[in-house]
Amino acid sequence: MARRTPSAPELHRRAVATYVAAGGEESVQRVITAVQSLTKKLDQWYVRQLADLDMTAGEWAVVTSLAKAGEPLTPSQLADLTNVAPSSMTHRLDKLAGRGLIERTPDDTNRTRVFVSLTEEGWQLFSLAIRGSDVVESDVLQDLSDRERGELARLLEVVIDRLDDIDA
Amino acid sequence: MARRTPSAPELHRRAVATYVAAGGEESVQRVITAVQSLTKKLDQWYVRQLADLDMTAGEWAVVTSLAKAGEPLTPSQLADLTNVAPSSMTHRLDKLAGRGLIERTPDDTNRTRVFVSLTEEGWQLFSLAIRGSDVVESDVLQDLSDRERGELARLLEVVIDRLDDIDA
DNA sequence: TGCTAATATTTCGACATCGAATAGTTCGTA
DNA sequence: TACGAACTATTCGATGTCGAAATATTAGCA
Repeated sequence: MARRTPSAPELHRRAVATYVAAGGEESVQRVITAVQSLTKKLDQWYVRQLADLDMTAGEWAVVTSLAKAGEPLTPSQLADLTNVAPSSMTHRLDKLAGRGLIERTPDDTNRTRVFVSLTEEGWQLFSLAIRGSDVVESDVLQDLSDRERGELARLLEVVIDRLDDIDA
Repeated sequence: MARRTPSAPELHRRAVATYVAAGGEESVQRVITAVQSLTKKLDQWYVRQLADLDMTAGEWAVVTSLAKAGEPLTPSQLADLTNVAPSSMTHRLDKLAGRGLIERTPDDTNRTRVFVSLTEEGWQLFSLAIRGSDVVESDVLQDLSDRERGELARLLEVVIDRLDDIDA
């Protein structure tokens, strides 16, 4: 190996420095870069953990979207929510239905539409996986006090409140 | 359409509630879920912006990794940094090299290895894109004061400092 | 009613990604 | 030196994803 892979904090510092040098604003880049470093690590862990359940991240995204919605969703809505082309969703749903995790039911009021919902087995898999990932996520935040976690959540939620206004 | 797509804040609230109901801890889920909502939106914007430059997110990841490293990297290192299989990197590099954005040079001290570096054109594209994305990112943080941005960055950096210890 | 535009899902061909296998090189050590 | 284990990049076949086209249905309106 050429050189040991740099640590996450070191990569973060370099990234911020590089973006600032290229014309980015420091207060912005510190936050955005940190969010992305964190997500990247989380994604790696999720992929590994989901492999144990024989699932891809994309399939998991479908399951969580249905769980969060609390009601049936159409393939188009699922494609939107999971950032994927509608045509890709068809195949994903075929696969998930084949495993018995979701089911498709026709919408009687609009016959172009199909409703997708979690089966009992799908729900079981969902809560199993959540309890597993909560362990890792708690570890990630272990160095933050309760007050700090609250403050971190609050600041992020301020940002989120703006999100929809921007891409209009 | 069935029902209007819910707003980002609304989706966030539902997500936290669902995860907590499934056995997750609230202080954890508020933070983790918020980070992921934010990343998802950012990714959508990046994909759109990169499309203008005729690039995919994966190709952009290669360019930024090289820019941040500040020195040539091997295909394996790039695969690690961008969360992709080494075999996929071969094709990506072929494409980027075809466009003149990167170049491969053999390592004379170890003939199994190849060094990849940004060309002048690659650097130009990098700083062009950074200045573009910084605009959107600033918009995202517009509701936060300087002090709040600093605090947000600090808290995230505390989390990042722990990251490497966890997946050991 | 009848016609056009819009919506929703699926099919299709092209391309990106994956894991396994391949080929070549270096390192450790007997 | 000689041999085997470890490493590096690539090729290969299978699968997932994409955008465009096809199919079917609904909505708007003259």
